[in-house]
Amino acid sequence: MPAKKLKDGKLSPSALRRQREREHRYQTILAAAEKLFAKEGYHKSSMEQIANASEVSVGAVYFYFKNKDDLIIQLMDEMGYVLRSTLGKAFIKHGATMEGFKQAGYAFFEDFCVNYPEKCAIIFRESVGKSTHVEQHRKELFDKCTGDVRKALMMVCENQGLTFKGKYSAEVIAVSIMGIYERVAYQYLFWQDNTHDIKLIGKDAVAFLLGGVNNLLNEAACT
Amino acid sequence: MPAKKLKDGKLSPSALRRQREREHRYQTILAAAEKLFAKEGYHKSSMEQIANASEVSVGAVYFYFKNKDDLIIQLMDEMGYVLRSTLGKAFIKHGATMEGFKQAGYAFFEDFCVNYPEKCAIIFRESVGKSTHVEQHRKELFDKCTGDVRKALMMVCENQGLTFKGKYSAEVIAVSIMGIYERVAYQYLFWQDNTHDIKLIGKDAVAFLLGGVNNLLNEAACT
Amino acid sequence: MPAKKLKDGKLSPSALRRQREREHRYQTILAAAEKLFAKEGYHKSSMEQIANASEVSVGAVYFYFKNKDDLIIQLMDEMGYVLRSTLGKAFIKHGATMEGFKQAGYAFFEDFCVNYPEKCAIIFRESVGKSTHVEQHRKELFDKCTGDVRKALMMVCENQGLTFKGKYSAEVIAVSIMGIYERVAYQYLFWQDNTHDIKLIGKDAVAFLLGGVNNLLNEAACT
Amino acid sequence: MPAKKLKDGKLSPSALRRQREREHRYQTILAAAEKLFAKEGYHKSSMEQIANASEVSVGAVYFYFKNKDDLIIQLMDEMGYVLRSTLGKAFIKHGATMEGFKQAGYAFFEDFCVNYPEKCAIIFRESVGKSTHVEQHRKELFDKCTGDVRKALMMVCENQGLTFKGKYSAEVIAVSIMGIYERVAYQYLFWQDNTHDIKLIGKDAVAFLLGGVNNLLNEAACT
DNA sequence: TATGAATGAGAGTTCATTCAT
DNA sequence: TATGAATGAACTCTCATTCAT
Repeated sequence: MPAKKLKDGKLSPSALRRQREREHRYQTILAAAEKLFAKEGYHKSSMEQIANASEVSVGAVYFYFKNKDDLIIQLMDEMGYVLRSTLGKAFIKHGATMEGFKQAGYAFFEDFCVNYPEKCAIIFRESVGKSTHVEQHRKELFDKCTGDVRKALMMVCENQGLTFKGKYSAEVIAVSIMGIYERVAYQYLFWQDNTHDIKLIGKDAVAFLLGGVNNLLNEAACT
Repeated sequence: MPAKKLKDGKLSPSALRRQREREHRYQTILAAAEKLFAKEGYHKSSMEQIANASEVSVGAVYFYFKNKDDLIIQLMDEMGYVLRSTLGKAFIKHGATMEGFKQAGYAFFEDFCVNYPEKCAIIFRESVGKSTHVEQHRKELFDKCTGDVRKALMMVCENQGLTFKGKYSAEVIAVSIMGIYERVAYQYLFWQDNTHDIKLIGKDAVAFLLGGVNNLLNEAACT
Repeated sequence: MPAKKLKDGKLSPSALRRQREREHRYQTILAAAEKLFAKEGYHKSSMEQIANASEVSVGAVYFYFKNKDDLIIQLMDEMGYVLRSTLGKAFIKHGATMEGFKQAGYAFFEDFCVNYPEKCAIIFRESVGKSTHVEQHRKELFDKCTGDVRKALMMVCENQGLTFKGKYSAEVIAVSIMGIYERVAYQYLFWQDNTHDIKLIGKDAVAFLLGGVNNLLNEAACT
Repeated sequence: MPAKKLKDGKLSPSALRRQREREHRYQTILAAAEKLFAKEGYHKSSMEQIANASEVSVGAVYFYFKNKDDLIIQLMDEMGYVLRSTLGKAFIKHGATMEGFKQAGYAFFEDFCVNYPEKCAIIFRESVGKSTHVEQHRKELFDKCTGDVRKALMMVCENQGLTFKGKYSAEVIAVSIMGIYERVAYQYLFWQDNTHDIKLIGKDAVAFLLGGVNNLLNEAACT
């Protein structure tokens, strides 16, 4: 996209407008796809339906996205960004302590799950077991998240002079926590639609995982 | 299948043989489907491929199974049976104590995951986000499993005079534990193929979840 | 297609009938495709049109042929067989002499072109410049034909104790003759529709190519 | 393109420059299309690819050319011009004699084929079996070429007092010669990539066609 | 003149499912 | 019971062409 520039290096007004419109279309299509995927499922949402829902032609969808895979991959990326920043902010806010860790957990249930149930559906349901390409992306996304959790854990431990028991412990904890997030969200969001009790449920889930963490530290510091 | 009976109420030898053969075919097809679904994925395995792999005709597959959905549903049922009895036995063996609970966890990683990686793939990957019907079955299967875990937990607690902190606690714990099982298996079986270290990993995961359980009991009994 | 056999090794009547029907369908589809390709052109004939013309479903076409490429490739093979045997017979009939060579030339124009104008269209027009796969097949077909011509030429020469002037001569002659056949057929069949004069035209073309042959022999033997 | 003129009837300097630029763009696009068609094939080259290769927008391509057909038609015209003048010059240079005819043949292989393999690909491969419109143009181009050959032949004969045997002879010879050119070029340029031996091959092909010509003259004049 | 986003008809291909034999 | 040919709807993706700016 080699947008023409004015002498002063800025984009011309019309170029700016076009760029804005393009970005807008892109987001519109993405949003429509998210909605459809979450509601009808990835395979049952055809490109034509997505085009109709975004009020553009099929060709336009293909102008903005390489193919259907690309659509869900972009959605995953976006979702990954939102999730990680949501949890990251909550963690940082409390100074990288065990309290921050706990708050990040609450943020997952009370903020992320509640505000972005469709993003949850994409990552925990619709992107599972699709093409190799999508699966690869999914792995990378989860790797980033478990990496985050792990790093956070290490920071907390370092600050408090704690160490993990086994060679895999930190990683296994991180993976387990992601598992808890995933399944609890899945259960109460998609299967029981218990959104109104999610706060209470989240509290328990977080208490559970904090207990788990302590159990794998050499010197348990209760919270 | 209204098998003809002899006067004494028993099946004739040939009828018996036919029944055996029928059962055998059924299992052959199911096994072929399991293998294919696990290896190539549900959507990329066509009924024709399944028929070829089982060395029967397409029509025969439809004789034994209502449709493709039914195939994965039967697989899920079978898998559910194996999983539940594997864990159940381990639990019972140790007299419904916390130790039994722990051993059941080990059984998941060291027995089930190692011996039935394809069943893991079916339930944790291939059955996700398919038709409403499959999803419904999946929910029921998970409900049974979390129910098991929950009941086991309650038994242990009752024996030891312990109670859970919150109204949802027992259920949330059960769901969380399933989440840990699921994601840890997924991570190390499908993504990292760390089958050789699964024992160590399982140990950590189980330690983690036991810690979590204790954290939600009113009087923690260490293990 | 492992057709069940009777004890005596023969196929059962019903199996035979099915095989016949299958062969018949195959030929029906192929014939419809040939007609359409010749009339409308390869790219303008859709698989649906071919299916309609053969009075079967689209799926049936794909049951008998791997894809659209395969359809034209089978057509080329068939055409190659007809062409080579038509010319081969004419040549052999006259005892592998220069006279036989001449008669083979006449056979091309008076027999092949007249009776199979559609096959001409396939090989000289519709199969040109398509996919790599088709092009590869086309090359092989032409190689076989030039090979035939060349071998025929060598036989005649050997019988008469003649040799070719240059290292490439025999091959270049063969290629040139194919070129003459091709373009003359194209010109008078597709562009001028001079089918009624094709006999006269063929006579001239053959006289032309025989003169050419003689010019590249070290001792010219007139015909 | 109604270029504004100055009072004295000449174009203004800036109009001249614009006209130059326009001509340049036109040629750039045409060259890019030729390259792409020859390399990837007509159908596999999209208008977008052509635009990218010429470093202009898709719209610009449509400004200079009516449609995709037009692109290949212009290419054919250009190619026809180059071919005819190349062969024509060689013929004229030797005073419209049989020697000139031979030299024209050499010019085809040693000059045209070697220097413009892409033009060969366009006319002998990529323009075959496309739309009716393109096919019509192709016929006209070949008609011009065979007309040239025929006229040249007639001139030579007239000069030497020779006559053709049959009513179609002159035309059939011309068509046959085009066939030889076409197929030999195709075989050794596209299929065997024998460009380094094309001189030798061309010599044989020309010797062949001269022999053919003589065979259809009432009094053969050897060369 | 030039741009490039947008269109939308149309293509090839797949595959779950059926049913006459 | 078993076969496997047949169906046809549905899907993804391409691309020549247009047109507002």
